[in-house]
Amino acid sequence: MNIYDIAKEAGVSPATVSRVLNNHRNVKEETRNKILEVIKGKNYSPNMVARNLSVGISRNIAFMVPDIENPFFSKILHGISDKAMDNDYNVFMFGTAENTQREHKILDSLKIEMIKGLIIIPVSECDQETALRLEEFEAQGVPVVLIDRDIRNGRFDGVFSEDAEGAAGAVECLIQEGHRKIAIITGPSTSRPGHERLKGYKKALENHGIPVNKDYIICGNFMEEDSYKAMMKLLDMDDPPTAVFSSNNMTTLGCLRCLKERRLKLGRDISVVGFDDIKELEYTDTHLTAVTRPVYEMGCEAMRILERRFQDGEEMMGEKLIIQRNLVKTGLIKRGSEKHKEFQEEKQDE
Amino acid sequence: MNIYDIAKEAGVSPATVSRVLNNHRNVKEETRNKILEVIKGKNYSPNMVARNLSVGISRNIAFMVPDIENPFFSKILHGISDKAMDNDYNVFMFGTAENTQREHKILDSLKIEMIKGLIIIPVSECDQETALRLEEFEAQGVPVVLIDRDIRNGRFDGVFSEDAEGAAGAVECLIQEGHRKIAIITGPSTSRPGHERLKGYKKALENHGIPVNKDYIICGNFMEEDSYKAMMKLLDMDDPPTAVFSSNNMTTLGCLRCLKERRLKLGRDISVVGFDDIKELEYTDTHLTAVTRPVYEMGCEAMRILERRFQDGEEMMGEKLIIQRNLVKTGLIKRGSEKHKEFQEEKQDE
DNA sequence: GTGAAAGCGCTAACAC
DNA sequence: GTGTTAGCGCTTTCAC
Repeated sequence: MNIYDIAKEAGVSPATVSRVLNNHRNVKEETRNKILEVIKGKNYSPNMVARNLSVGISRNIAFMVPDIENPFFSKILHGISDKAMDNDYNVFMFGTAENTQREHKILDSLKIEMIKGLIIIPVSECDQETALRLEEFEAQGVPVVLIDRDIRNGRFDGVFSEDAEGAAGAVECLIQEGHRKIAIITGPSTSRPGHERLKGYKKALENHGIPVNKDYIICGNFMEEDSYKAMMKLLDMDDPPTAVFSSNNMTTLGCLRCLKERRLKLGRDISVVGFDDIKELEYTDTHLTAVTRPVYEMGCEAMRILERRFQDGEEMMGEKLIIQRNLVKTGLIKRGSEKHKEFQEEKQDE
Repeated sequence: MNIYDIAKEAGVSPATVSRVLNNHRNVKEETRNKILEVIKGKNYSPNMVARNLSVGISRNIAFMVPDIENPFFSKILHGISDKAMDNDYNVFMFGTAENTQREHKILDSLKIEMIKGLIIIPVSECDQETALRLEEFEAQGVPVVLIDRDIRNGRFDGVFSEDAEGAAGAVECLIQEGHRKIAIITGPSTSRPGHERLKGYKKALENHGIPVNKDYIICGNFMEEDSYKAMMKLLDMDDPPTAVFSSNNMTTLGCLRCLKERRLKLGRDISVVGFDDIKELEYTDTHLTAVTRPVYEMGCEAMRILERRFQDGEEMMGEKLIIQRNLVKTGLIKRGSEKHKEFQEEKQDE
């Protein structure tokens, strides 16, 4: 069953059927109704592959994430998906497993004709291979939107968060509680969230005249295991910190595992504030204070930017006039893990 | 850049290029090398859309889940994705938000030419509309594989788990701990996991001569909110249960929220065993005992079944001879939440 | 072992 | 307003 069958049945040409299918003007109301009727009667639906071949573009969006199982990314996908469905786009999801090699492979296998746009959380900010491929996509007319992580020296659209501000807020909160010995478990410095959150950490300390202690800065690579080891190292120091700022949800889990093993109580023996909330903890006695952000909305926003780019592309053939880079605001939810017994006593004196 | 350009450059016909591209025999080694060389040199990659149109099928798989953010489903996606990538399939993901209407809409928008196979965790086991559509796909040569949830009276392939056995094991564990008053927060009876787990619960009680108390059976709909209310109701009973079996990860979270509010300690004031583990709890003092299963592998297995069906389809044109329905085994990880102070004292006497 | 040509289903100039 | 026709880029008989 194809467009010719419908045309024959309705006594018109395939072109007219096509016009009706694509809501073109210049079709007599009568003809249109007749055709619509036949379509309904025969339960016909046009072949999208043929359509894509003919017009040269599809309605598929590719979404690439470093870790499929990380709830943070699932939430973004949720936003993208919802927005995509509203506008009849389909979303391909690809997991890069935080591996640049794999990222390149996927990018290479992604034929430009297959997708209309690409939303990506790149593994690394300075990987030239990835950057090159993304530029290639844009050059071919497939817009790229970044989320959360950036591409250094790139001219890509993106949705990011106020990482530095968020981190600073978290550290500020610890300082307010009386902490002076505050450590940070960072993400890789090759990612925007990694270095920006570190910057925020330093900024907050500086603002309060607290010198930055290099030993208190340890890299957790945004991974649980590395963070676990980092936390171990911190605890074993001669002069251990009283508080730790953890750079993302994964590193926070690593901290928690370490604390659990050492039987240290959060918000009493040691303080931890994390970037990004961990939903499940709300159901437990682990009262994590965390920097929050509108994650679902970040996904929606990425789709919005992409669609705008689609329109621009139609209007003015390439030539990116404005780069759309949106920042979402962070919040801070205090739940108690920022506290510490050492400073609580002082407070009672007040 | 298309197949003609390559042909011209290599001094052959497009047909020969096509043969090389598709690894056909009957191409002189020499010609083949020449063509390969040109392809590499020009960095050509064939247009998949055109190819799909020509051969009539794509390498796209659709994956439909009730809840994009549920980690259980993310893990399945991870399995599917990995297996798909190994074999050059692309995966579309769609969230139905546990809503049959939305499920139908997505199914309808999924043109058969677009996808080669469909993996779905259907919202409901008895929704005729969905069943109809799935049968339609199969009739059109697009195989369907179910995961976790079944379609009543359907003849679909699928990967399920030993729900009844798993649930029975969990309840068994509670009984061993001394519990007699054991409640269950069920999933919807319109889903295989829902009714099978209930069946397992009953079975375990019967095995130990414990009468089934209807008041102890409350539906949580596999949703946190409903489960939270269910737990409230249980706790407010005149003769409340000492233990609760929770039918999935979401209902378990509902239980935990309720317990937290009531300031009841898990594994002391009340016992809870859940179906499906909750990873994040391992980092806390909430020592949940849970029924586990190889979730990632369930995703892989679904892809494996699908691929086998693709092969069958090529060999014998439709006619499903064997239905592939695989069951994965469940395990039980005891962490302490199955215990209860009332029975610990007895134990100490022993 | 290779080439010519028809066709997959749709769209969009261009003609009428 | 509507029809004719030439592609979109690839595959696949059928000849040679």
